Amino acid sequence: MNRSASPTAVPQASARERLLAAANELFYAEGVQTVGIDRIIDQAGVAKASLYNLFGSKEELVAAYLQSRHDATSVRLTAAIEKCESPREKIMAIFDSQAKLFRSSDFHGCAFTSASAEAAAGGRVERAADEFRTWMRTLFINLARAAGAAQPTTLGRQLHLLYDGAGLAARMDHGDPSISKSTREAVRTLLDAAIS
Amino acid sequence: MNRSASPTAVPQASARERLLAAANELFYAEGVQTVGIDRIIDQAGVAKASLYNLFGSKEELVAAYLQSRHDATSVRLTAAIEKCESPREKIMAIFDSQAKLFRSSDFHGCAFTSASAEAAAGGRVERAADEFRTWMRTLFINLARAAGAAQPTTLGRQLHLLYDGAGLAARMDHGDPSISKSTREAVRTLLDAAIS
DNA sequence: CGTACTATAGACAGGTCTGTCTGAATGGAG
DNA sequence: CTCCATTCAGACAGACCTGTCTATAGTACG
Repeated sequence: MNRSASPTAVPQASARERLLAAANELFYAEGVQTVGIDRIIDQAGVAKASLYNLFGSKEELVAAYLQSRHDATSVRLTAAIEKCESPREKIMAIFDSQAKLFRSSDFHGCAFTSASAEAAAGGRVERAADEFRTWMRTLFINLARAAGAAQPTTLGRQLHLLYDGAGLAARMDHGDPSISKSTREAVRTLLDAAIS
Repeated sequence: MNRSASPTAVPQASARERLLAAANELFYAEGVQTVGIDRIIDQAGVAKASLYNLFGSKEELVAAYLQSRHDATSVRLTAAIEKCESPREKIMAIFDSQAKLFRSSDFHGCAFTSASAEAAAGGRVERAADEFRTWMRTLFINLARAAGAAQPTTLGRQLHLLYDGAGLAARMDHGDPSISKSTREAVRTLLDAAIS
């Protein structure tokens, strides 16, 4: 029973991680509703019973998949921010990191937005999306305050609006390169106007 | 055969319109993948055979639903624009009309964005979304040019980014009223910066 | 009146989905 | 070696989906 009472032997890193990797690839590329359990376990090389022993239901697997994306995005943006000195450069680094994502071949928009469009309201998917969006907005508002904005919540919200719009347009307009360029210029204009 | 050859008697306006009305309500509120054919015909009070005689498949019904939303949005925005004199006021009127949508109780985000997240790539849904987005972007670019922007395509794209971001945030953040306010101020800032 | 045409309700087929269960194989601990 | 826990492959149940078909009822028109 006490699964966590084996401190030394760590032979796992197998079933759960392979399932999450398969979920991350298939759910993100084709949608959580479209991709069935069978394709997940097929790609992961894991038995169906193991999946239900580890996660309990498909919804739990979807929630874990979204949590892993939340963590990965947090790590990626934190690393991008740490390289910069000024708050203004940190803000630009976030949009540069996003623009770099757009150029990757397996970009399919914001995972939380897509999953939320497919899932029922009030479930774990909606909660995961709320947490991610709150984290992003808080990040923008804190950077806006550090940059010396007169109204940091307004500027933070505006930056979040541009971030959302750019991600959505990059998905819907098939990666038009003008999106990143226009976004970058709009961010600069808003920063210049908001910081005295 | 010649269905259009009955000029006087107009008892129709029935099956097809009721199906489209039911599709517009259910597909938009709950998603095109979640809502099944049975619920559509149930709400419309139409037999299943009639639906397949009129539309041929569910995908065709979804395409007709999206086309009807495209038309309705076009009519709504055109009416809002016509009341204004200057191009700048017309642009603001578009965002005011969007903000008014956010306050309605049955707002659930952009129908094309949501449907596109659920549907397979390369189908009729994606084409309908492409057409709608091209129409919106052209509208913004033309207004930016009329407003005297030095780079109308860039300003038009930026306005579209804000429009997308606002619609997405309004859906994901449960209608936070700060969205409309921040969007409006950002639009003004971008207009001031782009128009000499 | 008779004759097409169309709409209706609902059964039905064929497929897919989630989640459970069975039985065999595996692999480390005592 | 023996035991026990986990994993595997896959069958299975129950539900839901799209799309077709049958049989019946209503209706415009010659």
